[in-house]
Amino acid sequence: MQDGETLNAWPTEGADEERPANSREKGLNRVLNMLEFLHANQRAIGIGELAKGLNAPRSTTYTLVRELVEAGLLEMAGDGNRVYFGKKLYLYGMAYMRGNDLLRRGRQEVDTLSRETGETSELCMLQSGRYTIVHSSPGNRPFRISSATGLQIPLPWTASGRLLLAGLDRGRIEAMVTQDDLVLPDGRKIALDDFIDDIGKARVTGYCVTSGLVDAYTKCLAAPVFSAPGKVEATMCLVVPIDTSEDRTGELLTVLRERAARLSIS
Amino acid sequence: MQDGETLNAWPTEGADEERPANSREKGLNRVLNMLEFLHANQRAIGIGELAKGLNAPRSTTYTLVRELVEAGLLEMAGDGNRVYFGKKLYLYGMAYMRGNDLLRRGRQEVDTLSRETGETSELCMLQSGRYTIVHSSPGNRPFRISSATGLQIPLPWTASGRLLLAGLDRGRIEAMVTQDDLVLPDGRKIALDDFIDDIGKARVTGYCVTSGLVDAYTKCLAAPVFSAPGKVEATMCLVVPIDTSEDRTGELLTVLRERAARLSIS
DNA sequence: TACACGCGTCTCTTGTAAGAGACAATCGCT
DNA sequence: AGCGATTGTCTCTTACAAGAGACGCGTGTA
Repeated sequence: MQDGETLNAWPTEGADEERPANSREKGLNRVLNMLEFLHANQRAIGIGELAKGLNAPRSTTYTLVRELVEAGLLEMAGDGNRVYFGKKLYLYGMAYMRGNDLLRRGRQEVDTLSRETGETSELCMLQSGRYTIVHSSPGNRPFRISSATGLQIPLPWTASGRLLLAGLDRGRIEAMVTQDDLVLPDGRKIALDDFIDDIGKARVTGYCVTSGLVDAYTKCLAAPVFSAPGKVEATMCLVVPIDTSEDRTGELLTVLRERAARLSIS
Repeated sequence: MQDGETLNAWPTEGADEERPANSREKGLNRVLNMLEFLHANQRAIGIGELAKGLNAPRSTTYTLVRELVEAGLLEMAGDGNRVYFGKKLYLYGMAYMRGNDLLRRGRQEVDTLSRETGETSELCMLQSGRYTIVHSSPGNRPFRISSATGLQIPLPWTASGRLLLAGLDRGRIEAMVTQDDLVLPDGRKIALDDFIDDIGKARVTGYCVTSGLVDAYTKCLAAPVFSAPGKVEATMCLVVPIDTSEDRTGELLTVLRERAARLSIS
């Protein structure tokens, strides 16, 4: 687990104020950080570890955790002193889904798309300025092209990222991308201008394909889902082996765009 | 919507301390109440209304809502000044599900059970002392026997409630049931002793059937899911028309118990 | 046996967040 | 236009939650 020190995981705030110094921190913020931390680590965490990970005082952490557990937002994990998300969060999450047409229908479309094509398919959205996999349905390939739901990835690494930013002006785009985001996992650096060009192209063509960006073995096809004319609310995408033939890629793209368009009507 | 004043919805605390007076309230608690309130109403709520509904001061409510929206736990609903659950809650909820074998597998079992039988099927759990429908899959009957996920119902009203309390001693049971809980929707009152008897029987037989409790038209069949020998972690249940024949009921019960048992292995 | 470490609980202090309330801007109704 | 209700923002006060730190307990290891 390479994110041992995910504590500094949220400076993605944009680039603003904060830092009154080091003094008291509001309880609510501590809680929000705890939730983020758990989400980032995707596993139950000991209370001590949690305190350390967020450098929050131990006493405070104990208090807050107890309150959250009582409220059902967190649960003590089986073995003993570890905590993880609780049932209530699941219930709230389901309520969110029920109240959100796009998400509900999007999940279905993604599921059938991946069933029909056999490829891994995903629904992606912008979540507080970051690209987020909101739902994914694995294909039936022997090697699993994994990508956990809820995973957040820098926008420039993905095809969807290029579509999600379509329609924003240069200023806004720059604001959403840090220098780090432009560095790919393998160390290559994307030029900001290239990225912005890509966005423009994606906007015009109405889809986007990237090859070997996040990893060397996959190609990513993405199509936009509109919530209003011109406003990209989400993307659907397919993750396929990088050596997929031109023809098949074309076919897949057609199906994908069709489904994405159907979602858009909303 | 009959719950216009759900504000007093959380005195279910048990029966304890609280009431320092009327003074200051912790921000975190306000937030927890807000989430509960939204969950109870299942729709986007205006900020003013929210404040009123929780009788929280308006200024505080505005502040907290803003923070939660920034954090992504809440979202401003389409039209303008209403708020509802946010994407982050969905993501956390999905993370919970992924980390929870019982829930994940239980959902599947419920889905296939209702597909195979054509009846409405549910997975239920104890959630902070209340019976909660954690997942439900509608049958294919013309009249929909609805029951929203996340709905909380007094334990004595349901078959599952009797199973979920199996193994607890009288004292604990009494602690989990208020006087109100013993009054059925149609006004009839259940005797506490009868309820406790039922629990005992359910414990021995390993299933429970109730007729016409929550409403006059349905029968409810439930079977326990064990997380450890003797510990009932959840129940699976079927909701069928009250005039379902003895024979069919028997068949359904068999299938149900089989599936519940399969889940139990864990 | 002693020492270092992590856990869970408690107590006391003080910096600050919760809340009261005033304000201007809108909205809807007559 | 005139009135009441609601909405979003701001300021100021003080009650109280966040935090420091001490304590006792169990555990591992030198």
